[in-house]
Amino acid sequence: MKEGPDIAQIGALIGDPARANMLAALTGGKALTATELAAVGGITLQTASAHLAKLEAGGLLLPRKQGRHRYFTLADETVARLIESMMGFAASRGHLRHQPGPKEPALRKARICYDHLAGDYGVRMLDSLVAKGAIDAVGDGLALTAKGEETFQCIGINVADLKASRRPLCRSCLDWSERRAHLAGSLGKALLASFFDKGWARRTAGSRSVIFSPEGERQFLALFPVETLVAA
Amino acid sequence: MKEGPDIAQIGALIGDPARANMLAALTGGKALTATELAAVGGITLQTASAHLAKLEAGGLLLPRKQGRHRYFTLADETVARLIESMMGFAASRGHLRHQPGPKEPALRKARICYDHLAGDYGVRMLDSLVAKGAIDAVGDGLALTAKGEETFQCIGINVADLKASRRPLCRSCLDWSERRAHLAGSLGKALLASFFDKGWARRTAGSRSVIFSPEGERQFLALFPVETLVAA
DNA sequence: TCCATACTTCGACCGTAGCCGAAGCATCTC
DNA sequence: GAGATGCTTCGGCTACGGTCGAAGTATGGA
Repeated sequence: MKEGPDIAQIGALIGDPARANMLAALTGGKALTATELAAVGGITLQTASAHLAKLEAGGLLLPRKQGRHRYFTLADETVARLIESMMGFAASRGHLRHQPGPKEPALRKARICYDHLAGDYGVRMLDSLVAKGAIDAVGDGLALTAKGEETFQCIGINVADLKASRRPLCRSCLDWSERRAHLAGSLGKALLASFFDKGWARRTAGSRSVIFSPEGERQFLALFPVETLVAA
Repeated sequence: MKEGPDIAQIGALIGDPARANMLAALTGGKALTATELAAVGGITLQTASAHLAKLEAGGLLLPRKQGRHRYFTLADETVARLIESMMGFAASRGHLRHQPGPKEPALRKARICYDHLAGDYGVRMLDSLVAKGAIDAVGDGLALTAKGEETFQCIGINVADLKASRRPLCRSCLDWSERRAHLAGSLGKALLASFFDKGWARRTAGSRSVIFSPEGERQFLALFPVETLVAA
């Protein structure tokens, strides 16, 4: 009855709380050292080292040596997508963390999902782009329209450059807090990067949440207006 | 550092080999009894009972009592998608099962993925549908075209009925053996069901693989011709 | 050269989770 | 009712995996 690939291995890999915490932290997109990851996992450095070796052997993590530090990142965008999809699933089944805590609202509002914007603001941005016809939501997929290409060119995003890369331009990524799609792919990445560049927002130290400046928030909301639908 | 939903729980749930085998077996779409699942897990009935209780509590399985049997199915299409995506990931990292075995080729050729067709034939079917303009592959999503609606009507699939359901019509589902997309969603389900109805194919007893009859295979290949592309 | 920092390896400990035998319910058949 | 079948619960065994202290290896800086 042993059919197909072995999901138990990666399941077990993700199934340890310490490792899961590390992976979740790395979904923030930043490379972290073994010491930092030990802290997020709530374990000592020795234990973390063993965990990281396993994650690396399993192909989930990519180490990069820099001086006497070892920085770890998720191996791939596919790893990030797997983690996010598991988060979405966990959220839908009510497998939540123990303490909702004060940081939770900030996280729900805007956070980094590997390299693009997620949370309420991420979902709102995609909604707005679809509403103004910059992106086509067809079936369960997303596609850039000709009009959208113009729009992004105006914001200062070079779509031609993005198209040159092998990575898909648009991808829909299910948001675990909003339970709706937000924009991933190279376009999603470029948009978030531009918000950072313009000083509209910044990432926080030990968390995945993204903090908008008052001015940045004003600009963001103006650029991606909310649909004022009158609910039936 | 505890942010977001708890992925460790479901990770651990899937991370046990016996449970993983049970889940993989249930991806075949059929409801299975506790005894049958104990067999696929390679464990005794008592142990299986404990595992099944955990999976049920975790929201992965749905039990249905029928006489003195208890049938289990995956709780949801989302569970099936999670399992399939983990299989895809595992395959991409080379986490394969120990013995490739003689059943492997049949599985790669055509198998059930929850309720639709997967494997070489599943991928080929979608390719053919896209090539003939019945389905639009835009971005990473799929959408039924007007022409496609006609086509399916001719094959005897009532698209209007499918549209009435809340479930999306078309969905792309990544195939772990082919590493490319095949057609899921209610349309994918209806197509597979029609193959069974017409007697073109049948499911096998203890496996996910789908066996085509010689005549069925002929009809299937005629209906979904292969693109004879001359590779550049 | 010497020490501090970052990390790994070793060895031992311990708890949990998986496992099965045996017994206990429930349901169907005769 | 009696007996068979399907499944769950209980109790006890075992082993694997996570944990840390201590010692060992690299790298950087003074």
